[in-house]
Amino acid sequence: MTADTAAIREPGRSASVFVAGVDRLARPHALPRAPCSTCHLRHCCVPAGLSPAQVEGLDRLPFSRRRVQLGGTLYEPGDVFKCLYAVRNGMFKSCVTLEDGRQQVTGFHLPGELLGLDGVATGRYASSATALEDSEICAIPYADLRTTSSADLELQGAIARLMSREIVREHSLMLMLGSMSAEERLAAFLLSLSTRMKVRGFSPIEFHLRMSRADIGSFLGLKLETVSRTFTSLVRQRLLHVDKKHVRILDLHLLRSALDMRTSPLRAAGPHGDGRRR
Amino acid sequence: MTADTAAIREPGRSASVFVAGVDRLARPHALPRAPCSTCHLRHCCVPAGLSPAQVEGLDRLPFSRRRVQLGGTLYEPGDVFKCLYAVRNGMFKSCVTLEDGRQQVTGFHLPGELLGLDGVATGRYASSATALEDSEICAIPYADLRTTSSADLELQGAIARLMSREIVREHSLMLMLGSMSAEERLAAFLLSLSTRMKVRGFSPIEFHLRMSRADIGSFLGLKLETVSRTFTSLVRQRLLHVDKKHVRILDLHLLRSALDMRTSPLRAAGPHGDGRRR
DNA sequence: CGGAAAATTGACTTTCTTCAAAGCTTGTGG
DNA sequence: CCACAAGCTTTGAAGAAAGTCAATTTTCCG
Repeated sequence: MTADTAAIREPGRSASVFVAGVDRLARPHALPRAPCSTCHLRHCCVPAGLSPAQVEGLDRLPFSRRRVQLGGTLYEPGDVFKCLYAVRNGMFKSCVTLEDGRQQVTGFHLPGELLGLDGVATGRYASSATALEDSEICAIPYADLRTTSSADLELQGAIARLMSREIVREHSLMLMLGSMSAEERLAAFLLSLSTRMKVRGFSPIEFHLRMSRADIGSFLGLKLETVSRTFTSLVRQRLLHVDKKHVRILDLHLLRSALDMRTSPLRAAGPHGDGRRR
Repeated sequence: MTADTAAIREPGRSASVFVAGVDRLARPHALPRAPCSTCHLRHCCVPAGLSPAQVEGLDRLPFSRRRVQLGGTLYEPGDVFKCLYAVRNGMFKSCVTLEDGRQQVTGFHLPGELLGLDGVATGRYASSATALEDSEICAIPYADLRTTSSADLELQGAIARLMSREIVREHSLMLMLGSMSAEERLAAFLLSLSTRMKVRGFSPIEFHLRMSRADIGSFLGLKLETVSRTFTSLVRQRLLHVDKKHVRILDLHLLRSALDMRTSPLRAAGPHGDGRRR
């Protein structure tokens, strides 16, 4: 079974009729191969930090490139885990679901970022990955990745580092969810986006938010109304320009400082206030 | 450099004088080796799910066993990453810290659970690990683990699964922090402990909480007063007995249902309420 | 026993959510 | 091209949940 048969679902089709791995025989969205060694994302994707020889090893992996249209999913919770997915362009969100139907967005994914690591644990994905706009991905068959890396200690190490980085990332999300006010959360979210956009060669101070306010709220542990209000509050503080989904950060430095000392601008050097909000 | 020189800090000693890896030449807390193959925790620790042959491979690793007293740390943020630590007995907490001093407990660790995976990403730990009682750990030198596993595809896979499991675990914590009320969070916390205690052969309905209310609060994204109030609320609902740090769950099933339908007992089958709280 | 730390409880405040209404966007079809 | 419906987004007012501050009580340990 190769990556070519992995299910990529399209919006509007009933999810329940799918069984991962048996759909998409025709694979109308397949695109020509794009080797890692010449990919414009190689500095911020899986190959980052690897030697040219190792990247050539990656090139030999039978991974495939595909289009996914807005609303389409790469996988859903419970699907058999076969591939890791690297975003080539566009944007995705990851969601986890509780038995009772509660959902939470656990991340937004820019080009070069890796999706599906949660499937390694049990052999089935624990979350879903949904395209927030028409996108392209590389599907990397995990079995093949393992085979290739078994011969290469460095590559093994790189994969381990990728997983560990995901753990660290989630640590900081927990910190955000557990100890920040609404305003701090939104600021942290925008700053994180800003940094990641910059790394990818986009403007760090101006970008389109592909996701809805509800998605942002779910990610930040807030209601969509609160997200909306917090946006207008940041705009009133002259930290942002917001026009619908388009955001411009007026002062990155100031926004960053909104993370430390909130509300009143005078408490930066307070000796013993620990800065915690709720 | 072997695991024997890894720093384990003791409470009361100044953290700043330590440099990871150069302390503890005398290693007064070293204990005799305890091979995985005969360890009573092998069903719920690193060796879980491995074949006898692979466990023998683990036995050959130069890992060391040590005591850590209450308040001692295995590592602190920024320490050079050398070892993974498996809890042998006792209990630990993990904390992450923000630049401004904000802290958050990211997990509590029971015997058989693994600590330090966040160090793989950058070669330095991103969090701290502190003993909540006098404990014992196995220190597994990561470099040696890599060497051993490079020859063994199965063992490699097992390690990857451990890391992925951590990612999944953190997903569910995010869900908790992002979408649960105080009562649900505390119930989820106790149920998680209950399950993990049971796996380890302890009573699933009765246990000592080694951590303070403040630690629980930090972990759950609540203030310690709220934790205290929520405990008394659960006691009044006859779901728990709480005597100081000793907790007895009166009805596991009922407590579990406190996660779905809260507050008013009548909303279990509501057709379109999505169940979200805050 | 005594003092320090941890936990509980109460009163009050703040923040965020909930509910509701209205304004914008976007896309579709006459 | 315009009208209109559907889906987001914004905004307001009221309510609920958790935080803050403060006073006590309990526990822990030397």
